[in-house]
Amino acid sequence: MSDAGGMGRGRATAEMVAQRANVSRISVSRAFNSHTSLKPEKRALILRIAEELNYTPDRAARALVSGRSHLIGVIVPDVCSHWESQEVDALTTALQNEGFATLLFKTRTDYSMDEKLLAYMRGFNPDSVIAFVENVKPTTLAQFLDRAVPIYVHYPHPGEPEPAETGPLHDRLNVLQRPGIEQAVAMLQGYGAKRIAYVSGVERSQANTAREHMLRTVMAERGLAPPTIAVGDFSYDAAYAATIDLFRVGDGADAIFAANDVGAFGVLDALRHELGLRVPEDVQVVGFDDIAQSHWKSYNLTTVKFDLEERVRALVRLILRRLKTPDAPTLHETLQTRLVVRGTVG
Amino acid sequence: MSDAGGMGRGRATAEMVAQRANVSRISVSRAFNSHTSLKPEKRALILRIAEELNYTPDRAARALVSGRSHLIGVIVPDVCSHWESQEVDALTTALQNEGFATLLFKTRTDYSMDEKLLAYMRGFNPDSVIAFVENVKPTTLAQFLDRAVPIYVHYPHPGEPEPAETGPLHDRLNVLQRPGIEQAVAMLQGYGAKRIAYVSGVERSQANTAREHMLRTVMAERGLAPPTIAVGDFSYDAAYAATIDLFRVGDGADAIFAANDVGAFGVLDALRHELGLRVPEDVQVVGFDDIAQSHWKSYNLTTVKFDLEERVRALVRLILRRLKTPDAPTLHETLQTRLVVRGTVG
DNA sequence: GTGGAGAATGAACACGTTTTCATTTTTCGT
DNA sequence: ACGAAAAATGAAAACGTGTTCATTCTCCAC
Repeated sequence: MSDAGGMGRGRATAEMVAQRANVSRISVSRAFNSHTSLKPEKRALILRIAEELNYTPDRAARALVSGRSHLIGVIVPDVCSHWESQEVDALTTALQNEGFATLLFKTRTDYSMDEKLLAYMRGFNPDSVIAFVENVKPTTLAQFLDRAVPIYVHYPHPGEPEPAETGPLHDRLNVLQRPGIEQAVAMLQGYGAKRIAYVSGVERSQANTAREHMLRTVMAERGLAPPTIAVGDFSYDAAYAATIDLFRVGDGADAIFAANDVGAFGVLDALRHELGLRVPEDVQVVGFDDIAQSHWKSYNLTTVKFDLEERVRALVRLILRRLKTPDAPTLHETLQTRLVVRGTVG
Repeated sequence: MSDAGGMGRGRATAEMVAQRANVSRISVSRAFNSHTSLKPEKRALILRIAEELNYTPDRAARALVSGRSHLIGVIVPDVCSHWESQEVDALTTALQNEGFATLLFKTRTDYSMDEKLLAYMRGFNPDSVIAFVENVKPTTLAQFLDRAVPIYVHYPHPGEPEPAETGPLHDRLNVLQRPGIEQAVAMLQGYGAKRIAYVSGVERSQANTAREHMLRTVMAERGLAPPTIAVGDFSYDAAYAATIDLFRVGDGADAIFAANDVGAFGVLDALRHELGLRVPEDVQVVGFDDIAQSHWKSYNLTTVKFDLEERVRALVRLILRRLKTPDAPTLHETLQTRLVVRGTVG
């Protein structure tokens, strides 16, 4: 009753813009979806008035009719974990530049909740989903998503051998971790390391097993005895405790490979502040990821680097391509790793 | 042409559920919006069939008609910055539990882009907005948001004196930083500190000026000379460089107050690894925030703690209340700070 | 058994777009 | 200048839901 004409209340609608420009509402729509034909001067006029009225097409309405929400669901266990936060950060930037928005969801380590979370998330109609979560089969994800929503299970630390995925997604992002690990092992061995230990991540996670497997392979190729395994869970605290165990209860080591950089920080602090050992003189340490904190002077960590920016760009490229042409042929992209040498080896 | 009946393709609609349950589509709607009357057995039937068909109400359609998207826009400069990431993490969890989702946007330090970003974000119809961004007046924000969308400018490190906000938001979250700072200064003084320096954050930011002002006030009250100011920008690298400057070019100090914990890490590393000073013997250091990394052994930082969880809970409470009852009276909530003592003073 | 109150239910409309189709206007070749 | 092709434009339908209003049904008091 009060929303009759062009009242100031509420946001501007295409109808109001049309009215002020003496055109039909349809022309306004066309002015924003540039693919159809529209007289240039008329488009300019419409856009000017739209600007004036602070009008933008309502995305809810647009989503309703077009089936595209321009929302990308992102599932993360912990945003505040260093690695994930940097990935979410880069992802959000990239998506934002392409006209999409990041819809963020958190899952606790309680993986049993994931199905409920997925159903919940589905309600928001994301165009695609990127899951940083382990232990969730793509088929399980697919079961909860309708239409042909591409789902990208984004193993935090992917690597060979590839998991046998049979989900709706066939595009794949391969990260070859062999190069970086080979360089690292060669360097450690060059400096005289003989007994190399591995402080693991979450034990049965895809990320951890892939890395451990590759490390074992490379070490065997170079004639080294299999690594001693100290069990962690990707966290600082667990790595700290595991390292102490390794030396107090176990046989120690002269080099330690941590499953990720944060874990490596725990290893370093345990060695220096709890065990009284020197790095790299007594024990050498190598991490995984090359997060921003790794160059901080207190750690100054030698680590196997994943080019995060490049990786996120590739991921976004895959998603958008699949979204634009759902039936395009499957694409595989391959990224490299390499060793970044700092102060914890030598 | 192919989407005629209840094809498997596409997601289930209320109409399909209604058809299978021999009721009208409206009853299905009622079954989900529980406030209206509906025969219990019928509701049970509908919900069962909905479950069976994997149906949930389309949020785009629902948003279109109800005007509520259940999306909360969150603007952050950098997700991967420790403090922000922990806040976003807690925020997402809290919102998720209340049936909302976090819509994440990133702004670079290029503040001139913010208006464009806001217009962009507005297109997604967030029900409310939380901005971690400095230097954006609430009125500027309000100008871009229609309806009565409550906007919460979430100063990273708020404190007295309060900014004179005249925006649409009158609810307010006060963080009293005086208690924590008083405890910190008292302790430093107790251990003999006389010349206290302050390594700042971004200079003209609300966060930084508020903290500096309070520190200055408390120090004056206790008869200390005004703090030497070393200019940083909340980052590790800037604090690192500022500290070196402070000692190489300036007169040094016997205690350093950093504007945030990450900055304090830079201070510590500069002192120990570049200047060869011992902490806390030669110089004492205090930070701000108490982020998760502050207890790591290499830093083991004494710091002024904000109870992040409690704060986010309060914030979400305010938002939801305002959303539910837009005309409810203004509410002020007050939170405390306190000193967490670790190894960098004494 | 009848009237009426209250609950239960259904029909029509609204929300703000995009899209398809038909119609009108412009442009161009001859 | 005429016809046809192409471009520009508008009307109507659709997307899936919530809401208002009118209608039907149920149950109880008299």
